[in-house]
Amino acid sequence: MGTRDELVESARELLWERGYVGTSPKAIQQRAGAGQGSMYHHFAGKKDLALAAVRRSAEELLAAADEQLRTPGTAVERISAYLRREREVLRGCPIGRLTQDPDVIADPQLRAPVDETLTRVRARLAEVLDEGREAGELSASLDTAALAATIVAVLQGGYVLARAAGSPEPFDQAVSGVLALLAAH
Amino acid sequence: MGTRDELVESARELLWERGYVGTSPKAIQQRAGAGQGSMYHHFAGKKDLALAAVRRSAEELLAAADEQLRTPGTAVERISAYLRREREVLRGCPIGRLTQDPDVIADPQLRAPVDETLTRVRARLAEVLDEGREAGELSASLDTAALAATIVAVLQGGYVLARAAGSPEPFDQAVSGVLALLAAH
DNA sequence: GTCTATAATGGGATAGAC
DNA sequence: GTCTATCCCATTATAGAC
Repeated sequence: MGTRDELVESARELLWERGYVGTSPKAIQQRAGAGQGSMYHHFAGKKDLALAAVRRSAEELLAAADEQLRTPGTAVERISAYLRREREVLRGCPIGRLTQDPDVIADPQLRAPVDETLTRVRARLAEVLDEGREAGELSASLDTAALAATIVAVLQGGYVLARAAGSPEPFDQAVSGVLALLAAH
Repeated sequence: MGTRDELVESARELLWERGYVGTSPKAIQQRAGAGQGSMYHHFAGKKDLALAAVRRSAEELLAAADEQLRTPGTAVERISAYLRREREVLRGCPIGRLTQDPDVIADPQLRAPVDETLTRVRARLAEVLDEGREAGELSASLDTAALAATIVAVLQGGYVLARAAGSPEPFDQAVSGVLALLAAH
């Protein structure tokens, strides 16, 4: 494991915990056990390192989503598996949280991987819903793209409620609520 | 309009745009057209001023929610009015966004008004859903507390998706999706 | 590749004059 | 009540030695 990789991992953790604005190069270096010179050798600066970290987290998120969604079962079962998989709810979403970071949203390069990731998750969910619709499991009149957005929003918003409450409970409630509505189709 | 009020308004705007970590006392003073001395006369420091700003935003949010939810109509109509009211979607939620701020979440005093606000919105929505259930409009088997969490999560998550995409579209989709599910009850 | 030194700027607050 | 001066530390780098 090279120093470069340790810097990226360190940046990933800090971006998750504190966001882009709240994370300093110095803090990243200290957590990685690397010095200034090392960081500026491997990366052009804070933004460059953050970009590498965000891309890595995005890959991980998409791989994890795909893992739940490709399991056997009905569409609703697969979506339920995705929503109910074990999550560190109080830590929130490493990608979604960046959405609240003014410097990320203001910079097209930093926003791009965030946008792409959430867009792809929605597209993947819409595929699963389409399959369920074609199998006659879901009503033919459903707008699957809209419903996919709803499901991802429930996740992202569930994190918000849980962090506000200091408890995973509202997250679990939000998930239960949408699954109950879905099941009735 | 006193200087104190202008400082609070300035802090409200900056907290909304940039969060707590991303907002400096100096920036607040400049936007308010006030000096250092003025701010430290009226408030004990950054946290104290932020607390005043957050409390004010919380009141406003609760009043706005109540306005939509107390209109005449069925439960689903009132919830639809709430979800579909005009919003500055790309700015996100002034309260929900604080949930991503490590210094807010780490400080019980700062987190309290955020928690209380979102909890009260959920409670208010649950009341409306209960009324709909008693009126026979909604299935008696629905868990209204869970569904209330779902609805608030769709809002909060919708903001996340919209900011990522740089467009209100996914927010509107998420809202449409949950309303379509609700309408089928 | 990594280190230390240096630097310009900003963050967050206190002190005391007016 | 508000102003300016001052303080100490953090941020985000660059330079050049090793």
